[in-house]
Amino acid sequence: MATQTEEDYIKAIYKITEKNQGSASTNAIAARLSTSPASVTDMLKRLSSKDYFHYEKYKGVYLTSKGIKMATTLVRKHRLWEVFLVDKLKFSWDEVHDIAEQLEHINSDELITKLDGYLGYPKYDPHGDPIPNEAGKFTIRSQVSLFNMNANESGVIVGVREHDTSFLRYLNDLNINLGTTIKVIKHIEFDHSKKVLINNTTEEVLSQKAAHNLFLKKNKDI
Amino acid sequence: MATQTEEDYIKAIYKITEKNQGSASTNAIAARLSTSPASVTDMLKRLSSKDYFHYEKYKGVYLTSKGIKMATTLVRKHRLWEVFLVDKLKFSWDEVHDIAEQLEHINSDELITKLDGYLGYPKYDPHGDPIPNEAGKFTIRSQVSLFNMNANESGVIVGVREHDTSFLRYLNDLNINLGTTIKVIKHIEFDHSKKVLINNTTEEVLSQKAAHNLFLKKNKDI
DNA sequence: ATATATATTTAAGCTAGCTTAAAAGTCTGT
DNA sequence: ACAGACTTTTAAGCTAGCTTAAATATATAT
Repeated sequence: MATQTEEDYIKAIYKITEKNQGSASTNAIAARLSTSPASVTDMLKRLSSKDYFHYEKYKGVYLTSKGIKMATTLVRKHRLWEVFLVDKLKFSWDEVHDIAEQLEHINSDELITKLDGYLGYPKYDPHGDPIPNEAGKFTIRSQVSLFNMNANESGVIVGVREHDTSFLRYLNDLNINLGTTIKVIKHIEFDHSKKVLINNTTEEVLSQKAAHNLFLKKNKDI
Repeated sequence: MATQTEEDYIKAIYKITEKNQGSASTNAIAARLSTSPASVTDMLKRLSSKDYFHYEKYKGVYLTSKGIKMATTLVRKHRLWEVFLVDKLKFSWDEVHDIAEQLEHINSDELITKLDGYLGYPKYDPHGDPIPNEAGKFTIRSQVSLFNMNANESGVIVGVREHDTSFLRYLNDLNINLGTTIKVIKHIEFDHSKKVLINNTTEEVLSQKAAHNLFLKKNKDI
């Protein structure tokens, strides 16, 4: 059994390599775990005998299939617990991350199997992120960033790129949630913001940054 | 914030003093936590500055009100999670202890408040043990051990004294659960066992040990 | 190509929590 | 009241994971 800290390292490496194609640097891991680069080097050396990843001095680190399995299991547990917190306990989507971060370390395969069934085998978490199945496979969905949509196109919100609390609360204020319909009214060249129609009722302007963080399933052209 | 280990120590002291009126000995704590007496002394010394308990060399230890608060909160969390596991996830009452032992360390007041509401503010866990409220108060119930019931008396199972897996599985085999009706047919002097009628259908003999471990709410005499 | 900046590793040392072995205190029976 | 048994504490030392400071690699800009 891996310790909680070991799990945190593996998941951090997974999240970093997911973006940075390839390997995770000492500094990136340290930043993600709010610890020092020296601690990371120390840990990587101690852990490298456990076969979760390949480590070469000064070259960074990448996960083995064993490490990927552990990481996707953690992601699966995290996202299932988030569904539980939002769907059953009625937490808001901006409140669940830290609690799920703890719950993902609970160790019981039977628990996760039963929780999955109890929740109705969800494919996506409350932020629209896919929940890997037991084998670690994700359900892929065709989606596009609002930033890449043109005037007169519309779609339904299916996910958010980043889930920091301030962004999610901002969306709450705008009444934007998963399932919300968005229609692009116009693109503003000057600062790349977009004027949009939310749920066929309210007009708002979304900044480039906000638009970039929203994923939609595009409606077929009418 | 207390570490998980600190929480385990406080809960162990609480459980021991609950039975042994007064204080918990080093050996008793060590036995409960499967660690060495030397580790316990070490820990008690380091922790005694945190005001959870009074410690005097060679005299054992007893909780302060701060320590009792922590312990009852842990008991509350443990038992609420057990209700969740049995009522919602359909675990059997003999499978939930170890998982709840992990879940009780999850840190979020809001989570416990919402879980409590979601479960319908239960007063007892799946073994019939009372769930302390937020203030640490237990709901007391009038109950009697089956061992102390006489021939022709009957009642309904409301709790079990010990919850070790083998006992709970034995009860499963006998179709005895919370809510089961038991009528004492006769007391066998020789070995203090009891012949009983279960749910008005099956006759069984229960040993002194088994009878001692079962709590019933007695039916009024007819 | 070399100086400078940045990234990484090494070294030394800390705390929490554990262990075993030995020392010291407390209890019990005669 | 004291010998022997049991309990508790002390002492020394271990591992996991952390820190800071210094040393070493690597990358970059001229």
